[in-house]
Amino acid sequence: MPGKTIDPEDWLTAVDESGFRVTTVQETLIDIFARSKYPLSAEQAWDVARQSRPKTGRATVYRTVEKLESLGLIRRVHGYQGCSRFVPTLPELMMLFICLDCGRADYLDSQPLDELIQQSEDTSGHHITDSRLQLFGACADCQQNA
Amino acid sequence: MPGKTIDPEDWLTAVDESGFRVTTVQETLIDIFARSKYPLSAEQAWDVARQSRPKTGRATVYRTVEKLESLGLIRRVHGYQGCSRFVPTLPELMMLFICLDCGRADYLDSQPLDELIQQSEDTSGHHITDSRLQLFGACADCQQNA
DNA sequence: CGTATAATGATACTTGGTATCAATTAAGAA
DNA sequence: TTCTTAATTGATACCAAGTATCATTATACG
Repeated sequence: MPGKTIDPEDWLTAVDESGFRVTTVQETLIDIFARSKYPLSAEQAWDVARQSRPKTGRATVYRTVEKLESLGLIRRVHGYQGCSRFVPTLPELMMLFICLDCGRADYLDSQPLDELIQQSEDTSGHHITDSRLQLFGACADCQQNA
Repeated sequence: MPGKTIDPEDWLTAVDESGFRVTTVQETLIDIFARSKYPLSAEQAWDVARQSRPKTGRATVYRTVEKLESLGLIRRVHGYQGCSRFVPTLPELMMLFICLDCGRADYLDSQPLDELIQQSEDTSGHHITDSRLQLFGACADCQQNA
């Protein structure tokens, strides 16, 4: 697995620079998402948050998740235990791989994907503004331990 | 747009061959999905179904959609007005394009995607068993009419 | 420090989807 | 064709994820 780093400080900076107030709930949730190796739902994040911050409200977690998603800091995982789980977005554009055994998220270089999209654009005549590629399977570790 | 054909008869055959009974509700719903150029939710399909078959039950529609999906006849569209809309699955493995203006679904050749996935598999060490690529943007028609 | 206001938490509510179960209907046997 | 029986259906109640409301709290900034 590549060791891409996700720094919660950067996220707080991003929130701040977007004109939002930086609050303790947000710090808590940012930390939770940045640390997790697995996709988390808002509900799961709420559970984790209340361990260190018991009075955290449910609606607040949903609002914060929405905000983090709209800022592009986390992104939704589609088709792994529903479509309501989120993983951190890495700075570079990368494709998402999810292991169906252990649930771990990995990020793969997307440059070939960009080329493929360019190609599809040319042959189809459509103007492609957004794409979503997810790969599923068994990660290298899980294959060994199988 | 390529003129791939979707024949409701084939779907009924598929349902039959899977050991399920072929019923009028299923015929109705298969027809609705096969004809629609746009992704439909179960709720929308229910609305359409009741126009020709007023007593159609809600739960039945949800059950049928689930069945059609599990048979691979329709597939879920992720990220276009939620994740609860479905489009017909074409026989060949194709990538899905959705126009964000008109909602129309188009299918693009996926062969280059297969190669890309093969490549990712080799470099990452993960065993990839499933993939989901969706493209979004403005279709050729909508670009002209803009 | 004080103030204006964004963010929060508790709660009620909405909506998409599921479980239940008696009534119906398809498919094969007689 | 009719009969039998088991899958399917429709009505209803139910559940859970997510949203709206609003009084309270806490942040940024003067």
